[in-house]
Amino acid sequence: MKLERLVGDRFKEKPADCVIDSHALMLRGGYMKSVANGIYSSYMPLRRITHKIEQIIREEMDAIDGQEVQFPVVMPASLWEESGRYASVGSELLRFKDRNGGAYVLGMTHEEAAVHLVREYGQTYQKYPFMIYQIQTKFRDEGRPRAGLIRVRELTMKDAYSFHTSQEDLEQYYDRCHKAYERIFARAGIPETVSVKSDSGMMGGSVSHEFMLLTPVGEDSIVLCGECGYRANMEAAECIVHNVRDEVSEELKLVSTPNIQTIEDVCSFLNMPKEKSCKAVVYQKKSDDSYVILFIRGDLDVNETKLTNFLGEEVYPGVITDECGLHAGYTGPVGLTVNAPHVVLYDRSLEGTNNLSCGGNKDEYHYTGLDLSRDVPEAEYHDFAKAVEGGICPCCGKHSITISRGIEVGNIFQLGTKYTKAMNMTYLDRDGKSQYPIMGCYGIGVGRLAASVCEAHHDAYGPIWPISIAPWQVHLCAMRADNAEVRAFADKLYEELQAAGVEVIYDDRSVSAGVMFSDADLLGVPVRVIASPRNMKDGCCEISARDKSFSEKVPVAEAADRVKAIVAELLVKTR
RNA sequence: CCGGGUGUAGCGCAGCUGGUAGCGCGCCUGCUUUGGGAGCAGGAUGCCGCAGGUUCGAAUCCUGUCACUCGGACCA
Repeated sequence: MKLERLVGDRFKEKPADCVIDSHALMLRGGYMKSVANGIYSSYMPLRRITHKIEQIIREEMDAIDGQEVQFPVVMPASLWEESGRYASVGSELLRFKDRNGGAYVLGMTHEEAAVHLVREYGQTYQKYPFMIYQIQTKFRDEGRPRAGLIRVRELTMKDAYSFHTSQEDLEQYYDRCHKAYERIFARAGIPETVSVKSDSGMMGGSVSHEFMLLTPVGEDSIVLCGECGYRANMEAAECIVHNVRDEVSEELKLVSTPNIQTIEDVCSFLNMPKEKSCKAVVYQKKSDDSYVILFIRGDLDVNETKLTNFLGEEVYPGVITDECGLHAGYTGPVGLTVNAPHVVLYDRSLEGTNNLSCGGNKDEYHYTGLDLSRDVPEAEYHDFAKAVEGGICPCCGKHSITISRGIEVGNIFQLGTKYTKAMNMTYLDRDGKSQYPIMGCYGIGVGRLAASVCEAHHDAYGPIWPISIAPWQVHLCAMRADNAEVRAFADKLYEELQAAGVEVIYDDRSVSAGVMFSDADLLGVPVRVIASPRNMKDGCCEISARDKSFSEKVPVAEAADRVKAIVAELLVKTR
C-alpha cells in the first residue's frame, strides 16, 4: 500500500473533545471518523487492526471448540419477550417498528438468538456440550458514549454462548475460556490484562469475571490486593472492616447540634473521628417508592450494587419529605419512626461497635454514646460498603487493598439456566428426563480492545502497535524519492517485501522529513525502514523500531532479508 | 437521569457593547526547500447549528429547538 493513496487524513491538532490519548491519536492518525454520537466509521488502518484482532479471537475460540455462527442484528421483539428482557432492559435496547407495525429490536447482546438457534438441535444430552460464537455489530443506545472507541453505541463484539448438561461441565469450560481470553489479550499486545470478579448485572447468573486493562483512564474501579492477588470489580468487592469496640460503653445522650447535618460537621462539632459515627443513607425502591434506610459507619460509602443485589431490585436516592417522618441530616437508628413503608438495613461495619454518634430523629439533635448491640439489639448486619484504599483484603486479611481504574475489554459469565428456562429450551437426559441446559456466555469488544492497546502502548507522537495487530508490519520511508538511488532501492525493497508476504506501507511522497516521520509515528507500524540520500551514500538503509527498542544501519544488499528476519522474529513472539 | 460547557471554513479557534465574516493549521497553483509537522507568492472554501422574534439592519440581543461535549448516575 502506498501511503500517498491511503484514504483518510492525518493531522497535527488534537480534536477539542478528546479526553484520552487513544481517542485523539486514532482521530489524528486517520483511523476513524465520528458519524454520530458514539458511532464511527473506520478507515483502512483501523479496519486492518480490528480484522487482525478478530482473527486472533477466531483462532482462540476455534481452539476451544467454538463454532462460528452469525445472529441477526435485527430481531423481533417477541424473541426478547420470551426471555423477559423486552420489558426488563432499559432504553439501551433500541426498539423500533417495521413497515407493518411489527415490533423489533436492534441486537445489543444475543442470548435470546443463541437459544433460539440451538433450541431444536439441543434436544438430547448427546449433543452437549457445545459453544457457538459470532463476531458482529451490536447496537446499544448508551446514554453517554465517551472516550472514542472505549464506550460507543455501535460496536463490534465477539460474543460466545456455551451449553452444558452440568454445572461441573460449565465450570470446566468456563476455565478453558478464561485461559483462551488470557491468550487473546496477550497476543493482541496487552498481556497485562487481569481478570477480576464482577457483578453479573442484567445478565443474570452467578459467577462472572471481567478482563480489565488497568489504566488511570479506565471507567471501572478495581479492588486489588498487593499481597495475595485478590482482584474484584468495586461493584462486587467485599468490604472487610475491623470493628472496634471500646471497653466501656457510654450512655446514650441526646445532644443539641444546631444546623449541623453532614458527617464532617457532626464529627468536627463533637470532636470525634468519622469512624465513630453512624450515618444514615436513605434510598427508595424503584418499584414502589418505599424507603430503604441504611446505616453505615460514617467514613464509609454505600456500594449501591451490593445494596441492589441484596434487595433484589433497583433503588434511587431517597427524597425526604415532611410527611415521611424522617429528619434529613438527623436520622438515626434509635427511636426511628417512618410514616411510610420502609426497611432498615445495617452495614456490618457497625456490628458490635459502641460510643458512636448518630442522628437523633429530631431536627437539630444527635445522639452520642450509641451502642449498637445494646440500643439496637434486633439489627442484622450485611455487607453494603464500598471497599476502600488500604482496607482489609477479604482473601488474605491484610491491610493491602489498593484501588485502580480499568477498562473492561472482555467478560465471561456463568449464566446458568436463566435463558434456557425462560425460553423453554430442554433436552432429555440419559434417564429420559427433561432438563434445562446450563449456559455460559463470553464477550469481547473488538474496537474497545483496539483502543485499549493504543491506550496502553503509545507515546506523544502516536500509537505503538504490536506487530500482531499492527495495520502493517513495515513502514518504508523513501526520503527524497526524486533521488534515483533512493527511488531504485525503495521501489525494489517494496516489491521484494511484498513478494515475501510482508505487509508494507510505502511512503514515497515528496514531503519533508518531519511530515513523513510524523505520519509514520501516527500509523504506529512496528518496523520502520528509512531510505535517504544520506544513507545511500554509505550504501545503507536504516531499520528501526517504532518503540525505539532497536535501530540499525544495514547494507542495501541485505536490507530485504534483514527486514524479513526482524518481522519473522517479532511475529514469533506473539503466537 | 442530574449538573456544567459549546455550536462561526476540513481541524483548532477569535469576533458577541448590533453595521461588508476573520486568524492559525490543512487544501489548490507556482517557485524554492527536504533527517522531525519548511519558506515565499498567489488562490479557493462559510445557510455564523436550526426555527421564530426584536430591529432599517442580527454571528452578535430575546425565545424555542436540535446537535455535540464534559463531570456524575446508570450500563450486557
